[in-house]
Amino acid sequence: MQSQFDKRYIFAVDCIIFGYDGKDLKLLVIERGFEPFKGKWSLVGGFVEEEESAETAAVRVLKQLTGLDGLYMEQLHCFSDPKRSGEGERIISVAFFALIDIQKYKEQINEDYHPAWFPINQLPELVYDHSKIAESAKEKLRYKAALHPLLFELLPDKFTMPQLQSLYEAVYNMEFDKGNFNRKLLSTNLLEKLDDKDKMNSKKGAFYYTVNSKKYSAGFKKFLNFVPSQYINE
Amino acid sequence: MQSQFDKRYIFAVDCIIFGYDGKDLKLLVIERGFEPFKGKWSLVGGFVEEEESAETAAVRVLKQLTGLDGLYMEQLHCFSDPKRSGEGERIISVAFFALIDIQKYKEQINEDYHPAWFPINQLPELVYDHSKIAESAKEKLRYKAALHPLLFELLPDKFTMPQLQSLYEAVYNMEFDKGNFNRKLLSTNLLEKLDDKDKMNSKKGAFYYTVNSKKYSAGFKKFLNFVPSQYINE
DNA sequence: TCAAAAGTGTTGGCTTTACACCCATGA
DNA sequence: TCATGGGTGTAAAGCCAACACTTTTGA
Repeated sequence: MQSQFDKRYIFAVDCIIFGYDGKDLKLLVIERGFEPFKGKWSLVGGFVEEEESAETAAVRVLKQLTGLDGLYMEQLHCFSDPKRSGEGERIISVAFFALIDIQKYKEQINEDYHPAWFPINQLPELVYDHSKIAESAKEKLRYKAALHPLLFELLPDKFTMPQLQSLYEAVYNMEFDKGNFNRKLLSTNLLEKLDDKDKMNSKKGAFYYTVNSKKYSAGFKKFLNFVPSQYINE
Repeated sequence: MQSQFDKRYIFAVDCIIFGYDGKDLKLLVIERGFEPFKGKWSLVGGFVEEEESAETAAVRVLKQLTGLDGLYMEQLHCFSDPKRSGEGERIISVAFFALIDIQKYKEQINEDYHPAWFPINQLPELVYDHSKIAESAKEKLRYKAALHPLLFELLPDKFTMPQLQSLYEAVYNMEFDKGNFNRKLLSTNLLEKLDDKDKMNSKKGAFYYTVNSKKYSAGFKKFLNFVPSQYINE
């Protein structure tokens, strides 16, 4: 079964990198610096080396672009339609999505790749099937974040409840009642209230919170039923 | 970036085939007929051909073994650790899980593969990383079935509520209250009550139900919160 | 003192859970 | 007629959406 006659294929990874700037949920894309489709927008990607798993390759690719590691990252799907890379040689690709705090990212950016953030509802045309991949990443993010405490990864270490609420509102494109939002989030016991306030966005100021990382991993699996089911789509 | 120098790899699919016999949730494995590990238990798998996507290959492999198509099937994960296939050449594999009604399957079985059903809690040792793959398939099934009307796929077209309940109890390894179970399932409006009864399993007999397939696809995305969150694991 | 945003309290309605009860029937 | 499993009823507890209310503070 396994023999010298089996076909071999190029194997790549693509990263769907979500970021939040305090207002919009955005996706990081790059301008391709090589043919085919030089100058077109594309997801960040790269080939898997011989001694790498797809996961390792995705981490490497992300680090090259953003300078960051230790990011939240998750395998999304393997895209393997033989025609997906157009006329060129077939490329099988595993897509990963990553969540990063845009502020942190800004200091590390590797400009060689000509990266740009686009709001997820105003993405430019992307090469190959990357638009489709981005679309399914958006769905997956909504689905997963409804059930697990994921979106914290898009915020700075310290954040306020109104900030967190805005983020959820951006992701789900709907409004939440602040009272119920606060109660629901605090009832998870994943958040720790800090002593200082953010006074930038209001006169009264909003207390900062941080994720209690011990409880975070324990609670990750139990963060269900946050968003009403009709907003989930997978 | 894409060039003649890029590495190429063998690309395969593995199928995690779940079945239910009325009592236990089971997994279909085959006895390997070739070296290495001839005679050992293995998931059903095969290589991806040049003109195939992983999905197409998985359908083909499944059809070869079971004679069935049109089964519920879903991509699980891409396993690509360079060491996963042991000493042999590296094999990248996309795992799929499939749900089939064991009774239907019986008529179609292709004995060439030496297939066997094992209860999911008493799996034999499997080759390579197949035990790990099976484990993650079990988790995924529990997770997904808690949120979507999936398990019907494991039953005959006509089934009774007690049968359905037994299936859920087998999958989640817990007991459900029959009153609440009935109400919850019926409230989805996905089921249609038939006029005849199954008198095999009780004196009174239990009415048969069938999935209303129109409502099924519409309701698939909204079948949330079926199982309490602590039983979900992903 | 007022506007604006943060944060708390309250209530009515809905869902869920637990469990009691009734039903149909073969032996 | 009785044991067995199918099926229904129901009350208490818990949860949640909606929205009114209080707090804080810069201007």
